[in-house]
Amino acid sequence: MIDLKLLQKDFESVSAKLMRKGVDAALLEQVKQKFEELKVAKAEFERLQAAQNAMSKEFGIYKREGKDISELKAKVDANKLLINDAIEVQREKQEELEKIAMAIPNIPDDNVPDGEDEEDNVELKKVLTPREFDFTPKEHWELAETNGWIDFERGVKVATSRFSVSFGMGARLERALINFMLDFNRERGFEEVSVPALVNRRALEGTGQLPKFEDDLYKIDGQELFLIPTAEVPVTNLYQDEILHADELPKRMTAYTSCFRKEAGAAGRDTRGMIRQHQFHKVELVAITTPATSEIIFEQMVSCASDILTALELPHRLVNLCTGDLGFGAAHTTDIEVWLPGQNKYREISSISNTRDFQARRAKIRFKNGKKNELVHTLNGSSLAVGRTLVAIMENYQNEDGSIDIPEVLKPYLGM
RNA sequence: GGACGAGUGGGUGAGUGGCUGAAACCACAUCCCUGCUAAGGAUGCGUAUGGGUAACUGUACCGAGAGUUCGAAUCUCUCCUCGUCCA
Repeated sequence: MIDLKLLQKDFESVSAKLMRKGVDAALLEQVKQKFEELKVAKAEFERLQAAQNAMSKEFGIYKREGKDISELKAKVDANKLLINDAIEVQREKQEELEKIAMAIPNIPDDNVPDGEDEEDNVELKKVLTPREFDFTPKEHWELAETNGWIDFERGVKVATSRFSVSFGMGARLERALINFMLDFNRERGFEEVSVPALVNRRALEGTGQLPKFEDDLYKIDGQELFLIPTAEVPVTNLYQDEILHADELPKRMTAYTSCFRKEAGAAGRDTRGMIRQHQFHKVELVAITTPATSEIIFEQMVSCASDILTALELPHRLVNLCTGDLGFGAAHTTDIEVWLPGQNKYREISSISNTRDFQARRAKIRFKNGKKNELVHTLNGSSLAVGRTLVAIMENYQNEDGSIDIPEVLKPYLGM
């Protein structure tokens, strides 16, 4: 949720920033107007209610003193009718405003580059040089099948398309990666948490997946429960509606979960292999911080994810997402893209975002700053998407005969 | 699945229709006293939002929602959660 007071106060500059992200100017004008209308409606209701409360007090006194109340009762009854109307008006305005405001994305930072889509993202730096192959490197689905690591058909058999099954070393590597990543994050100061894979509507609203992106979520039939699209949702919402002490911050957490996405709108993209699945494993980083330290934590999270890839000796690059590619709740995002020699390009493997107070405002997460309560900043990032890391290992560690070497750091996790 | 009981501020907990946004205690903060390791005193101390430079003040909130009433933490209904007992 954007700061409506700020929008009202600095309408010109805030709306200019939001328009960079493709928000319609007319919509912003509408939000501003609804916000003002709501304030007027509220003031009117409160004025009437104050009168009502005063009269009710008098009523009590009259009764105690045995005075005649019929005149007062008539006044109070008349006022009551006005109040009922005022409540109705206020409720209407509130609903109208919420409907529009909840669908407005976060304000992008000034250093977010303008752009349409991922083509316009700006490379920040490259880490490690891709290896030279003296043969034509294969794509991961081929390697996965020849090694018997991943079975795509059987995933479809027991579920539907975009599901797969890992066997043997493929499955063991996934588990090794999860453990390696969690241990790595823990050493960097992120506390491990284990959270529910089903969440309620309130949680999804808190982090911004709802109301706008319901189509991409799996919903449990007949219940207000959804499968999580990312651990960011349950972990960030752990502190929903709380006022934290400044000395508890920053809270740095890491969680492994499965993630579930319908991938609505991704028809035809990455249909082959395990780049884009309906269910995938991910180790996530989440931080809750004071505004003053959120950028420092952001950098820590980016290095944490990048250093995991470096430890795995996987070449990758960092890119600064442009306005067109920036997610709904993010003020700015750094993506990490891993080198896939089979596809001969860098592909997203991690996405780290600072949402600033956008989620905190929705989820009502605050902290006591001296005497005042202030919204926290929340950040989230993957470290890393497990399936895609496995893909990167297969493609980067492949030999000409199709066999795959095991990264050194994972060997202890595999009893090697 | 059934029966009963409970859900109040950071914590414990009082409060069965107006004098309660809520006693008391603990915790916390500031100040004072004292000084030798632990104690005494004073004051302050919920959240959100509107108005005001401010002092201050309006409104809402006692699990959630709806209702009765001039007036609800308190009465009624529905739901949720937690306990205890039963199947």
